[in-house]
Amino acid sequence: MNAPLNLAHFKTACSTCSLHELCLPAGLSQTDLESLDDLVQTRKRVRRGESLFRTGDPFASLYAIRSGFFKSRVATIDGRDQVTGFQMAGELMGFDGIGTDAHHCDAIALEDSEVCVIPYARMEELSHQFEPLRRHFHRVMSREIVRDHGVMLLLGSMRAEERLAAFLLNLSQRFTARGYSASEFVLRMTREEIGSYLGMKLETVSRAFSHFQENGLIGVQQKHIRITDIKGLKKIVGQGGGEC
Amino acid sequence: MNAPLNLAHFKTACSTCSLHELCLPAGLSQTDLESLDDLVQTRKRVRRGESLFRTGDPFASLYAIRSGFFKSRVATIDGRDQVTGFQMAGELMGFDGIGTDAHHCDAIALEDSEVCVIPYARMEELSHQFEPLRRHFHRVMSREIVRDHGVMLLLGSMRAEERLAAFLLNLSQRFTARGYSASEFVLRMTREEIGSYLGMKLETVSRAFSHFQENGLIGVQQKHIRITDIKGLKKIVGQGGGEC
DNA sequence: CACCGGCCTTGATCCATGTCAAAAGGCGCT
DNA sequence: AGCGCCTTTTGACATGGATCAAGGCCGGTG
Repeated sequence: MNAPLNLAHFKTACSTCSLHELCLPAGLSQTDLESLDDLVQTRKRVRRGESLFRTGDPFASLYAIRSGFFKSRVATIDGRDQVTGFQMAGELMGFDGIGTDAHHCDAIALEDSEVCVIPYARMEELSHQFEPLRRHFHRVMSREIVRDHGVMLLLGSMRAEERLAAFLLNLSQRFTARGYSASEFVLRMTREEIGSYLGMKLETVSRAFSHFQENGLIGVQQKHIRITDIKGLKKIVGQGGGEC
Repeated sequence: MNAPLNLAHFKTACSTCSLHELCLPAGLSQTDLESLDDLVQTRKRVRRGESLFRTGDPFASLYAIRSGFFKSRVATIDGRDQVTGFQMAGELMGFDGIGTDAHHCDAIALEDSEVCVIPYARMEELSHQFEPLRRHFHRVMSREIVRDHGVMLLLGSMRAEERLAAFLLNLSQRFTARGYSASEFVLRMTREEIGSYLGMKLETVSRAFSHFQENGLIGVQQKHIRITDIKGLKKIVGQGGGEC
C-alpha cells in the first residue's frame, strides 16, 4: 500500500502562493510574508488512493494542501473505520500527530494532489519568533476542535437527511471560499465515504440524494451535484429540533 | 442563568498542587515548576448546575479543573444539543475559544467544582519563554483532536451497547489515572447526559445498563457502578466490526 | 416525617435506517 | 471500441433503537 511517493524539491515560496490566505495568518505585510518563505522547503505529490501518512507513522510535519482533495480516517483493530473529515486546498493536516509524536489517523488522497510539507520543528521555531504565526497556529487547531464538535453534534443528534443536507451546505460554503461555484460541484468521494463520515450506509446516502432530487432541492448525477434550493436544504438541517 | 459566581483569590501555586502532573508537562524539575507558579493567579468555584462559560462568551482563559466534574456541550438554535465531553480533575477546558476569541460550547459543572483560571495571554507569554510548556500546550490540544476523532468513530460506527461499554471503560481508565478504583465509581451525569454524549436516548442507556447487569458485566444501582467483568466489556467494544 | 419533583426502569409499539439483493451506469484498461 | 470492475441506484424486508406510557425510587424540602 505504501507505494513510493514522488518527492519533489521545488523552489517554494509562500509569499507568492495564491493560497497563503488560507494557510497563513491573514493581513500580513509582504515583508512579514517573506519571512515565512522557508516554512515550506519541500512539496510532495500524492497520487489518488495513496496515503500521505498513516496511523502509527512518526510525526514530523504538518501539511498544507496545495491542490487536490484528501480524506482522513481512523480505524480500529477489528476493521471498522470512520472518515473523520475531508480536506481541500488551503487546509492544514496532521495536527493529530503532535500529541504523541505519531499519527493517529490515515490521510488519503481522493485525487492526485500536492501538499506543502511544513516540518514541525521549523514551525515551532518560526512561530517562536513570529507572533502572528503562533496565534494562527493555535487558532487553526482550536477551530479543528470546534469543527469536530460540530460533527459530533451532527452524528449524535441529526437524522440521515439532515446530516446529508448539512454536509452539502458545508461543502458548498468551502467551495465558495475558494472561488468556486457555491451551487455546482463534483464530489471527490464515494457514497460509501460520505456514509462513513456521516454515520450512515451508502444506500441511505444514495436514497437521501434521490429524495432531495425528487423534492427539487438538488440535481444529482453520479458525483456531479447542483444545489437548486439552498434555503430548502437549510430548512432541512434546521427542522430537526423544532418538534421538542 | 448566569448566576453570580464565587470568585476566590487564593495563594495558588502549581508547584505544590497534587494535580500538576495532569495539567502541566511531566518530568519538570522543582525549579522549572516554580517558574510556572504565576500561570494561575485565581481560582473560581462553580456550583453544581452553573456554567463556567457559555457559547458566545468572550474567550480570555483556559481552565484547569482542580476538583469536581464538568460536561461540555454544543447547542443549535433549534434547541438541539449534544454533550461533547465530560471533564474531570486535572483536565483542561476552553480550547474551543482560541479560534475566534469566543467560546463555542457551554461548560457546566455536574458537581460543586473548583477550577484554576489560566489567562490565555499569560499562557502565551510563559510558553513563549518556556519550551516545555509550549510543547505541552500543543500536545494537549492535539490529544483533544484525537479524542474527538475517537468519539466520532464511536458515534459513527458503533451500536448502542458498544458505545456504552466504551464509555464505561474510558471512565474507568481515567479514574484509575487519578488513583481511584478502576472498577467502582459514581456517575456524575444523568442517563440523559450519557445518552446525549453517546448519541442515544436515555431509555436506551438505561436498558443497556440493565442488560450488562443481567450478563454479569457490571453492577448498577442508580448512579453507582461496579464493573465486574472488564474483559467482557472490552469484548463488547471490539466485536462490532468482526462481522464484515 | 411526609410530600414532591426529578431521575430511572421497564414494557409495548413504531419507524428510520440497516441489510440483502439485483440491475444499470460509468470509467479505466486493453 | 469493447470488456470488466467499481460505483450507484432501487426495491423488499428486517431490526435496533426511538417513542410513548406507566410506575418506582430517591433525595431534597417544608
